[in-house]
Amino acid sequence: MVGDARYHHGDLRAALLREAEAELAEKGVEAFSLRGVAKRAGVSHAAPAHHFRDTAGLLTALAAEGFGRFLAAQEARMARETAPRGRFIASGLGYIDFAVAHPALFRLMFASARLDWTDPALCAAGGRVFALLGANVEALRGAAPSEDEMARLDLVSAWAMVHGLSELMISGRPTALMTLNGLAREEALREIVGRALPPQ
Amino acid sequence: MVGDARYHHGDLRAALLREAEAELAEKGVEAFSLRGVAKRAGVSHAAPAHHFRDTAGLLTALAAEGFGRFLAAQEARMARETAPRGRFIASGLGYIDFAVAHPALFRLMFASARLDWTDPALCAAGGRVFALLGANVEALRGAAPSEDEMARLDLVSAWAMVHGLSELMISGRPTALMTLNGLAREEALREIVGRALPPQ
DNA sequence: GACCCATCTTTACAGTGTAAACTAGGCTGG
DNA sequence: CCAGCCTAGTTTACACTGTAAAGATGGGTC
Repeated sequence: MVGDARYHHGDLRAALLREAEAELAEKGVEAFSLRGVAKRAGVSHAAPAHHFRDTAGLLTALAAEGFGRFLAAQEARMARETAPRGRFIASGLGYIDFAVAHPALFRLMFASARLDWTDPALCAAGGRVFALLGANVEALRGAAPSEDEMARLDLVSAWAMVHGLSELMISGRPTALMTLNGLAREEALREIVGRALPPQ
Repeated sequence: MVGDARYHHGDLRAALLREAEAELAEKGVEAFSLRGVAKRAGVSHAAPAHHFRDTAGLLTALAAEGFGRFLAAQEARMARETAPRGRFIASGLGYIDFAVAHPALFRLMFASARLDWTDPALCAAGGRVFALLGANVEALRGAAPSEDEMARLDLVSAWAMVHGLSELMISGRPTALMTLNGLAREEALREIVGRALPPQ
């Protein structure tokens, strides 16, 4: 049965994750409240503890799930491209897409001290994203970052550029970029991200 | 008289700022506690309210002061260079210097929702940093970002790269860079930041 | 049909930020 | 010189937070 007002919620875990993301988006990481999440889900404030040990546990699970969607956003962009360079840049645009669409979640994933990085799920999800980055570098450069010094430089360079763009756009900083309308902004971002890659 | 245990603290405002930075560095933005700061300063938990309206006020003042030192870190690096390109890159290295030296403060300044950006001091301090960036772009490109489209692109590009590097290094992410020892890291950073600039 | 146990609630406690009332004491005006 | 004011601090109070422990509920299994 999928009734709504039962004692046993049915799938409280999923519901809590959903509400946690809403709470996060609304209040930000710093004002995130576990009790607030419980209230949203219409459940007692101690209920979350049963599914996630504590606030860190909930946020960690949320971040892990976030990394999955983060990866998907990059792959979605990449699917439309074939050449290594085009695919690399596309993944960067997907990276930025996600950050702009889910700023608070993005910040949680990359800049929060409340995550438990010993958690296997989070670690694995994060690792998959990093692996994609490595694969993209290798496809472009012809050498794996783990082996080649220049490839390592490319990896850091591309990552930093895309991450920096995301971070700045989230904080509403580069007014120059924000004010551009859709297509022009896309073109500007392509140009900028391209700079971080080795020349064609 | 500069005695220590008086009722009137002498310069509680400065002391609170000092202790607030310590608290921030130790606990991070998310676990920052106003009462903790008061305790560090050896003063009642409500004392800070008299100098800074509330937590946001204290953090805002701290960030404003931080932006001053942030600017100084960039100028210190620039002083050793003469050519526009060298000076631009140097400012970027100063940017990174500061972020690595004061990670929590840096995060507060750029990614905290607890700052009051209507505060004149904060606004002015932030503006001065932004002005330096603009001046560096103009010196290199020969056109002001406010006028020229390409200069605007350069500004965003350079800023994003340097900011992304800072953010990634703070979160201990690019192991590749962190493991390099002093001079090699410096060289790698120069190379990467250079990519974000228009070609020589 | 009785029991067990995962799931949720209640209750309790220490800690947080902020507001209001209270007090100490340096400074100024007469 | 001293009365009083007003700034700088304290005390008290309240609503809220996260977490722990104990109590209730009801679905599933023997």
